[in-house]
Amino acid sequence: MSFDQLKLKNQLCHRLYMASNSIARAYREPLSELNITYPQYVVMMALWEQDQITIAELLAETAIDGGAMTQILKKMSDKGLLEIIKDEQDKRKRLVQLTQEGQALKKKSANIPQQIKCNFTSIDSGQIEQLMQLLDLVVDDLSEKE
Amino acid sequence: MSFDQLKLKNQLCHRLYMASNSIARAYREPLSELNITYPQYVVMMALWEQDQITIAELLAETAIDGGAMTQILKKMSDKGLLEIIKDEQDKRKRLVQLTQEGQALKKKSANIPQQIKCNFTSIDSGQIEQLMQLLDLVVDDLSEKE
DNA sequence: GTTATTTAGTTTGCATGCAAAATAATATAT
DNA sequence: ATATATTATTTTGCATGCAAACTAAATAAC
Repeated sequence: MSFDQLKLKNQLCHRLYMASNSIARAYREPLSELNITYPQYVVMMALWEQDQITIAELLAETAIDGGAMTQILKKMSDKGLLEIIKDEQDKRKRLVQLTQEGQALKKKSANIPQQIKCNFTSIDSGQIEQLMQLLDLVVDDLSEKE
Repeated sequence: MSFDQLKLKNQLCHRLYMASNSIARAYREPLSELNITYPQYVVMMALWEQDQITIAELLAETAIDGGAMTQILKKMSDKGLLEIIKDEQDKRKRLVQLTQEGQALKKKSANIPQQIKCNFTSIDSGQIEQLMQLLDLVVDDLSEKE
C-alpha cells in the first residue's frame, strides 16, 4: 500500500487545524484592544444575540467546553461584562446576563468583522459562504448521532 | 446598523472552531488505541514522510506551536517513538529521528484515515477536496505576509 | 415518601496554543 | 578579534479543550 492517506497534505483535519488556529490568531490583536480573548468574544456574540440565557444554552450556542465555560464566565464577570444570576424556578440553573458595559461593547466590536475580512484577498465572499456551508456539513457529520 | 456581521451564524471563525474541534475529537478514540494524542499523530505523519529533520523543519511542516513542540517531543521520546539527537554541524539544532517502534506505528495507523472518513456521509470526497483548497486560501491569506 | 436517576454546573488533571522572555550557539559587522 | 545580531530551541505564565469525577437540585420510580 502507498500510505498516501497518511500524508499531511491529504489531511482535512490538519487543514482545519491550521485554518482555525490562523484565524483565531488574527483575532488576537483586535480583541486585545477590547481586553477580551477569542472565546470570550464568542460568548459576547452569543449574548448580543440572545441575552439572559442559561449556561447550558450558552454552551449549545457557542460549542465551548463546559469546564472552560465556567472559567471564562468567571473572568468575564470579574471584568464587569456580565453577571451570573440564579434561576429561582430551577435552582440548578444559572442565567447569564450582560451588564451595560457588556452591551456597550457591541458597538466597539462592530468593525471587527471588517478588520478580519481585510485579510482575505484571495478568497471572495461567495467562496467564504461556500466554505461555511461545507464546514457545516463536516460538523453535522461528526456531531453525536444517536 | 444591523450588526448582522456580529451574529455567530455568520462567523467563519466559529465554523472553523467547531469543525476543527469536532474532527480532532473524532480522532481521539482511534488514536488512544495507539496511545498517542492528535498533535503527536501529526508529528508522526510528518516524520513518516520525512525522517531525521530538525525541530524547526518539523515546526514548519506541522504548524504546531514551538513551545508545545518541546513538550510533545519529550513525551514521544519517553514513549520510545522517536529520539532527539544533536546536530554536530550546528550545535543549536536538534534532529528528530523515529525509532523502529515509531516506524512500525505507521502500519498500525494505516486504517485511521478510513475510520475517520466513515463519519462523512453527507459530504463526498470531491467536496472534501474543494474544502481543503478553500482552507488553503484562508491559511495563505492569514499567514505572515512580509 | 424514601430511593434511584437525570440534569445543570463546577472542579480537576492533563495536553496543548500562544506570547514573551531566556539560553545557547552561529553568523555579521566593524 | 570582539561586540552585535540572528537563529534554534526551551521555559514560563496564562487561556483554553477535553474527559472524568463531583456536587447540588429536580424528577422519576417504586
